[in-house]
Amino acid sequence: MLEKKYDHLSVEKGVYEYWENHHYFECGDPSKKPYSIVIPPPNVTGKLHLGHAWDTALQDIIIRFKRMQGYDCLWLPGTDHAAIATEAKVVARLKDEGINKYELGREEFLKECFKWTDEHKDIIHKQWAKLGLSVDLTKERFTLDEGLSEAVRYVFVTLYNKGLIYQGEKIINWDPVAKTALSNEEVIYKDVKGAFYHLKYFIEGTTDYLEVATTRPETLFGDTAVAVNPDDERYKDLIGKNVVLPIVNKLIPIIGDVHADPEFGTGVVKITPAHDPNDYEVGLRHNLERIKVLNEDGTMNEKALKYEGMDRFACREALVKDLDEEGILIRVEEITHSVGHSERTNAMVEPYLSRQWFVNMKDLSKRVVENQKNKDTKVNFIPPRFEKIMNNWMNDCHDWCISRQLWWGHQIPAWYRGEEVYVGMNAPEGEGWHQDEDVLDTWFSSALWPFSTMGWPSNLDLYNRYFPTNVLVTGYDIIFFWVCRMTFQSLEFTDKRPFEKCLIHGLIRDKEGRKMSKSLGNGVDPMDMIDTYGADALRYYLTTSTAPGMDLRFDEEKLKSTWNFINKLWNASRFVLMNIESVKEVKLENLKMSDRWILTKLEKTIKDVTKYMEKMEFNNVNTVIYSFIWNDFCDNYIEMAKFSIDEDNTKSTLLYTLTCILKMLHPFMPYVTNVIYDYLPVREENIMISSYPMYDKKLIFSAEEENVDEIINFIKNYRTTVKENNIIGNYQVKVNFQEDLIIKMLKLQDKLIDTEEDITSFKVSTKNYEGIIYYEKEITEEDKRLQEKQINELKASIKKREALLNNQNFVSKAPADLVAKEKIKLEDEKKELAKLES
RNA sequence: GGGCGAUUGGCUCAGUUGGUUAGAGCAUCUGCCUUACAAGCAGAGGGUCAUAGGUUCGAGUCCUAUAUCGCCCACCA
Repeated sequence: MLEKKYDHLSVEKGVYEYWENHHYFECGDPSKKPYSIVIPPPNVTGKLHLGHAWDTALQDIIIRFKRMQGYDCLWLPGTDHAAIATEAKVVARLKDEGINKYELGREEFLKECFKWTDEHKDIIHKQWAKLGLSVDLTKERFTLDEGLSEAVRYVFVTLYNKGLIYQGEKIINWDPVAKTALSNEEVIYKDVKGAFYHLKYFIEGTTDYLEVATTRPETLFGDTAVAVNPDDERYKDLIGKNVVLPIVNKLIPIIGDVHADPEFGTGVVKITPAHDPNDYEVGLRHNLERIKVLNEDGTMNEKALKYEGMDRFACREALVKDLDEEGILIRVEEITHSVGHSERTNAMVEPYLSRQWFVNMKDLSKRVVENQKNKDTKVNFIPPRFEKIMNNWMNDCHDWCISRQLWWGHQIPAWYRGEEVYVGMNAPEGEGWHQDEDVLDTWFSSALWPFSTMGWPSNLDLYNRYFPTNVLVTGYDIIFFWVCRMTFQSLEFTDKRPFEKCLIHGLIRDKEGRKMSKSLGNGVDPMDMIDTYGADALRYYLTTSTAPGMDLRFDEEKLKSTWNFINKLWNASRFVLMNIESVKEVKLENLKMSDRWILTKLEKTIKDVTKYMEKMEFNNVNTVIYSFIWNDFCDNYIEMAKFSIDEDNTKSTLLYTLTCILKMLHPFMPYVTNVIYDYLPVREENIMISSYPMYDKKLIFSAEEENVDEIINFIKNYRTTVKENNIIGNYQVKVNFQEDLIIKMLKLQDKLIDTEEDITSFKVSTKNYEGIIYYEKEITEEDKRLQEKQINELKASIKKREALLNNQNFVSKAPADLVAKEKIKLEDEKKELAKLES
């Protein structure tokens, strides 16, 4: 028998191991239809946070649901090496030990990274287990596994041979702390306080000058021109002349280019082609020299003359001071502007001219947009609005910079010998080749995840059975990083979408709506929440509290009330189990009205829950199942069942209903449902491999449903009347019915009389049931008001309905069944009113 | 500048082809230790659904503006 109190700690103990030992998580039954999900691989950088708990709980719910529906389910787990993020962590750890990455050397450093990875994989495994995730660990993958690395090389080489991967010197985003290139998506723009430095660029041979405003004066060493708009009347005559570059004292040309906006600032722009993407374009148009003035670590190089070796910001300060002393600085205008920061190191990124590898996105992205027009092959977003986000990005995405100046990752499969370049799966034959030192953007391997994890391209057993996957679950914040890229790589290499559906959830915020972050210290550790409330409560709360795609404000109070809900389930189960020990077989025979009522409600619930499960609208599942369990089953049916608890029909109905409830809740709260299920006298082997409840039309009893609904309504009216009129102690009741259920529920047995009394009375009525309460009491004005209330409400409702039914437009245009319903309702209300007024 | 989302009782949120009296949890008030559950039971109060128009027999839901908050993208010399 169940313990008296629901204790999540003891309930959740040992269950996961039981499932694992019985291999319930493993896929591979060829007699069933396949269903697959790949986990978004968490980075091996740290512990899982609440966002992971949410994301993975959603997937577990889907996969457990499908497993119970009889699918052969593969939920493929794994982790991501997370190139820059992990490297930064390992570098920091080594630094604490006084070790420098470069002194350690590449080989030893990678060993450290693998060590780090193993430690964190271990943490992640424990956390998955604690969350109760039914991942198939026999299929686990890591992005640096040999198979996945082979896929990465294959894709790189193939795209290179198609001309879709190329090496080029372009302005990229440079992270001077990590000393690597970044993609546009890894740059976060933040508003920071800065300044416009207005400088004098003297026109050659004159004392006239052009006023140039810049936010980055230290780049002036790389200036190779000054641009004005060719249509700008103020300056057009100066085009072709030269200005003197301050400090450097060399001549650079004044050019006319549309990039200079006459409306902006002074209308004069200094052109630094090696340090600004727009200037780079201007430089190409005017064939300007590209002078780099920065080193990889953000210090100034020899072009900065006496400032060489200074950090870019120290240089800025010193330079501005010198410019001021020389009378070059006109003024400093303080402004707030948006500056790119590295997503990982938070360093201000520097637009930097550099030779890198790129993916040409033009045709790859176009194919995604085209594919989305085909309803049979598109990725179906839930909710659908996120499709637009993907399409917009795909429509104007720039070439993807994929090389990173890091060590942790997939080394680029390109080899050099003098001027020769070889790109291939393996090192070329012959002497003197050396491999490209750089590694690939971590998202390059993640983009292949749905198929590379299934053995593609060389071992296709899993791939043939489980790809494309059925659904991907992820947050809207990584649609660009990941969803888009998986989609284009999948279309390119498999000719299929990577997943049929893409369920998008939002971000977890704190109670005040702020993002959870380390700096704010408002983060919540999901493992702490599991310790306090249990994994079942956490999972249910996270997955049912918002509509798809919406953010979630984490509120511990709500988690607590979810725990209460599970406690309610626990206690209801205890009641059922205490009374059905003798049941050997569920026989839904000789059913009473109340049995038929709850079975009807149950079947309707099964129908709705299944519908919402299929649509992945778990908040709606909650609405339906919560009220069924708490209101219909606990508050009403169990109370009614107490009057016939020794009858077989009642026992069977209780058992059948509880069984269905447990099964429907199992995907959400696997532990507690597993534990309770094991106590049922009639059951399948284990709840997680049991069959999901099926809607059964034979158990719909509309007449009984309607009748008991009315009985419940009558009971409620009666209680309200007694309560509001402060009817206490002894009193008599005359009723117009012989309905046992009402009499027992309201404990009227000793109060019933047949005759009318000549004392104060209170009427309670519904369509078919009427009761008169006789209770000697002085009627105050307040009491009169309360007595009138129900009648007045009814009258108002009748009046409104009559008006509606007298409206010819409504009667002729509204659907017939609705009009009929309104008519019935009106008649019922009139009957009720007649009783009250008689 | 472009796009998206939100605005519903004190708080957090549902409300999916437009259709009875707009729901829930928490909070509040009243009365109950009724042997499944006081982490509970039985009741009650509380919303002109951001604003203004429009479509419709009928609008929280659809359309058009506006306001406030938030997010994404682009630009920012």
